[in-house]
Amino acid sequence: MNTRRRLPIGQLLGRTLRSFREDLYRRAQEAGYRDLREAHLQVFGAIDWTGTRLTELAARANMTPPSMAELVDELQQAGYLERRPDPSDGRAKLIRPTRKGRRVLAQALRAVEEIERGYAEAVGPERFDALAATLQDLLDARPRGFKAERRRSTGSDDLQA
Amino acid sequence: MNTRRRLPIGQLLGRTLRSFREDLYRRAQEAGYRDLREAHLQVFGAIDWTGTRLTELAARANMTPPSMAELVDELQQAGYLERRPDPSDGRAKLIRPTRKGRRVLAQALRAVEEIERGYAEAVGPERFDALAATLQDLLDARPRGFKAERRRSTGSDDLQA
DNA sequence: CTATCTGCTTAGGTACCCTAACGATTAGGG
DNA sequence: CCCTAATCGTTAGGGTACCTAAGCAGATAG
Repeated sequence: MNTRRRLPIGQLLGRTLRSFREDLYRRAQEAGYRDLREAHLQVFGAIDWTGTRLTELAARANMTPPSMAELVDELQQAGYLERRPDPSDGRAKLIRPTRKGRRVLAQALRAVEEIERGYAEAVGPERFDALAATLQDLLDARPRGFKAERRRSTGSDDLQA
Repeated sequence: MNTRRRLPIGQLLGRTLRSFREDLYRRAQEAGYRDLREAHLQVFGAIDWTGTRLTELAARANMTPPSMAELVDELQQAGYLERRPDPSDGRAKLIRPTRKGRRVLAQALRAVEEIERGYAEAVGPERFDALAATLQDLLDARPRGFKAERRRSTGSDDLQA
């Protein structure tokens, strides 16, 4: 059908991901959250409404605890998050969204939905669902294919629900 | 079919892309190219066998000319590339792979094919082809959906053919 | 109660990419 | 032709988003 050759998989993934992140970030900016950087959105993508430990946040966002801690520090200082002792473990702290943070969280989740809906409209819902399902299966199959294991875990991802 | 909830699109794209890049980079390392960094692979993904201008390289790899120039500088010093005046334009220089660079180029193209074949085996060739086609269509549809246009162009991608 | 493990933090990088500004060449119009 | 404007490449100077290494404080297990 397509006489035009398609880009290699790396380009396709990279450009789509960048487009997604820019879109999401742009919405945050337009919503008035000018003090948020792109990396901060990952925190909102990983956190629970009731609070989440730093280690857990880092794992969900695929990054190291110190890296996540820096993002949390900034969001705390900007009034989006608060740290409070975890009652079930004296070492741990629960990182919870403040009222301001919950507003961002709600808007971010809605924004992701909107973007995904836009994709579904662009190529058709079935094809978009198939895209997501195939990517998920690729990731699930990956450990067997070849493991990198060069680092504990490397990578940065985006807003999850 | 899948009772497990799928990850949001950003995570799916991000993790898959990272996995792809790590895989490609690991192969380069194992092939003995220890002086190559991950970013260098983009150059080989953008260059033509007969030589390509810096501006063109930068555009194909979705980056600014100074950024690409730095990568080219390093690859030139490592003996993978050479710069020679472009006969058709006194300002421009053609960046060409040396014999050593052509070996890397060939291996890199083969590696990408292998990786893509691995994906096709993991989820089935039809689903993999559909994945690529859908991503391509999403990118083609994007300019209308919403343009970012915040920068000239931002982003980093991977090996193309 | 000591040994180890886990959660978090501090300190100090590293990889990768950007903008701004400039000299050199080419292209286009009067 | 000449003069302006655009283009190719480069230099200089960031800046973001991550990382590793090391350590303390609280928890867990023999």
